[in-house]
Amino acid sequence: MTHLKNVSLSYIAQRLGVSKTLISMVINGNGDKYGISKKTQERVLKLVKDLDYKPNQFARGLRIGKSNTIGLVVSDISNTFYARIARNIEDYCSQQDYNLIICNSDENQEKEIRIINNLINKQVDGLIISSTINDTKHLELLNDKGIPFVLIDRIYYTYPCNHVIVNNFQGAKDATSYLIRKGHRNIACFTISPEYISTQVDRFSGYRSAIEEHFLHFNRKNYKVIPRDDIYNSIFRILKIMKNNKSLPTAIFLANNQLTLSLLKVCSDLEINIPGDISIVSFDDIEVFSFTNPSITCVSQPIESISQNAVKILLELIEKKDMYKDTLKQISLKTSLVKRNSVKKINN
Amino acid sequence: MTHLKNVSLSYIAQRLGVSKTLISMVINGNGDKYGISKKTQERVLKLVKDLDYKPNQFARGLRIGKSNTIGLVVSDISNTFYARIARNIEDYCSQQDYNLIICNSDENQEKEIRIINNLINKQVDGLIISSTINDTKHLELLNDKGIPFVLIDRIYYTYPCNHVIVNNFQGAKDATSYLIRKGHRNIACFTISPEYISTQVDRFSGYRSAIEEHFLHFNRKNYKVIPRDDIYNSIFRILKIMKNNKSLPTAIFLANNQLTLSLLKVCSDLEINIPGDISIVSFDDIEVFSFTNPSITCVSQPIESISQNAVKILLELIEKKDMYKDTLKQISLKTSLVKRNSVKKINN
DNA sequence: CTGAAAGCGCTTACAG
DNA sequence: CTGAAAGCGCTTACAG
Repeated sequence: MTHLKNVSLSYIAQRLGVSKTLISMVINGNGDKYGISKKTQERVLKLVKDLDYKPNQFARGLRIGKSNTIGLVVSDISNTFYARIARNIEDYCSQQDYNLIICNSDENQEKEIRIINNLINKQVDGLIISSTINDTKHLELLNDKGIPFVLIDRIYYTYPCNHVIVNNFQGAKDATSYLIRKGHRNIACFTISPEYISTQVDRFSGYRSAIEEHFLHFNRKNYKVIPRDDIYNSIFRILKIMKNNKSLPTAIFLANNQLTLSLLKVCSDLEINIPGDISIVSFDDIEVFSFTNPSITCVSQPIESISQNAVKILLELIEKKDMYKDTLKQISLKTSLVKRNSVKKINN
Repeated sequence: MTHLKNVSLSYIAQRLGVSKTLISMVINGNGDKYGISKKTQERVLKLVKDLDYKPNQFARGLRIGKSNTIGLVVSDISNTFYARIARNIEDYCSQQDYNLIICNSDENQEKEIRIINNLINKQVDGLIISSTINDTKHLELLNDKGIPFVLIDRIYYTYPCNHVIVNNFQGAKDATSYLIRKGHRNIACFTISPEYISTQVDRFSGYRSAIEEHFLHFNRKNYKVIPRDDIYNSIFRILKIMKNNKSLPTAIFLANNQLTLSLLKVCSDLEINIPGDISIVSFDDIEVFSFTNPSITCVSQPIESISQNAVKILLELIEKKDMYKDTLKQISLKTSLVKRNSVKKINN
């Protein structure tokens, strides 16, 4: 079977002996609006279906300035958390007939700038961004150009934008309070670099707030920022020293799932038993946390809700630009503590 | 700062007092070819840079019929294996100035058809597909339309296409042979539904080939196809019965990483010790397999190479269509066995 | 109820 | 060395 090339509006118009205008109106569902007769509409729709005609998206885009495509910028789509976010965002987008272009910044600021420029150039209708950049010039530029965007996961305190995040402060506070209720008094907190990312900042604050609210001493030596590009070795060194000094905390709050994964291995390699020697609570509920031994108590983020809200806000911005441009949409979702087997009760 | 809207070719041409033709030639790097004077070229390039001008991709696409976008169709981007594949494909694409639209089929045949049609409609230049469909009509259609595509991971024996896969047969055979060398004689094999997917078919064949080559008895009761939508419960039931009957095999070869993850949990819940009671080797080396307890011996796929080859072949197809259309590009990559701690040596 | 025409912003023969 | 003009395939005022 040879493909009938160039099935275009003109071709259909010619076959039916009507104008391109009419075809276009009918296809776009405006037949009634323009009072095209039922009979004509049916004829058009039938041929369109028979030929499996789809309007050329370039031509349409050029004419109406819309691509029905949005861009997603994250640090690394192969990271479990973002993989699930991307998956859910794609679902909601495709339900609304939008496509998704996914890009990875690798926590590299220059790369993220390039990516965003490229996406703009591709005429995406809007962006969902989990930004790794330390300032907000790129976002100001987006605003200047009138390109809708929604931040997810990470925000800027000094430059309010539309965003969907979770209450990282409260989530971390809940996790730490839980450890305290279980009798722990010497609790460490590990976050991941770069230090300025809002999630890590807020989770540390939540941790600290729980510590202080319970009148415990905040020991600066118990707070570690683990470099992202050398997680295992860094944690290994830290725990080894602590173990040798017999200064291991009784519990650790880990502000990121990658930290927890590596910590599990370090503990296994250093023969530190979880939760026997040390209890842990992690941020993020990734699938494997229920498969590990022990299973991991953690702060779960509502990934479906983050994704759904982000898409919803973005599409509203895209489709009703004027109405929304002055009202900021900011959503902060609740986390929940998932109790598993990585925390031991201590009697003081 | 207000955005200078409509920076177009005409605008630049007007500012410089030359024609759009000339600007277009220079921008596309054909200045020398058409003998535009160095001086003029410099003036053009400078203004283009100052204005940060980028050609409208709709207009360009409409004119030259190319989108510099490719589509990736997989069952689920949040599955670790595909997340890494997607990540790598995106890397190679962006290096070549292509964008990637990612879609999830959910192992749903109708959905995959819709996705592919949608992608074609978006004028993607080509497709990389890990197909869940049980026949090849959708691929024949692609060929009819002259749309380049490359299959990854899964193939069709009856309809040869360009593809990049791993040698699943040999990988499974290596894994099983390793278990046999470690003294195992009663080895089960679990695959995941749907049964017709080539990876599962080949891995089972490899398993069986190893069994038979070593003159062991192939026990049909040891071969289980686990339904994808109920992995944990299915494995739970199977192992529970085997345990109660005291008919547990001494080892299991798992043809898919999701199976292994669930099996780990089942064994923990049924108090079956790995590798004490049962040894396991899994297909796929996912990150957590080195973090679990015990760490998992597995067949590792060269994900970077799969991704890189798929992109390379596809872009060659796209950019030199005629030259390649008659030669099939089929690549089968080697797997490697990663030995960890989930296999016990048995003395017979 | 329907159509002719303009125009979105490019690229590319063609002409000089 | 450079430009005028056609045309990619749509949508949408405008006119009747």
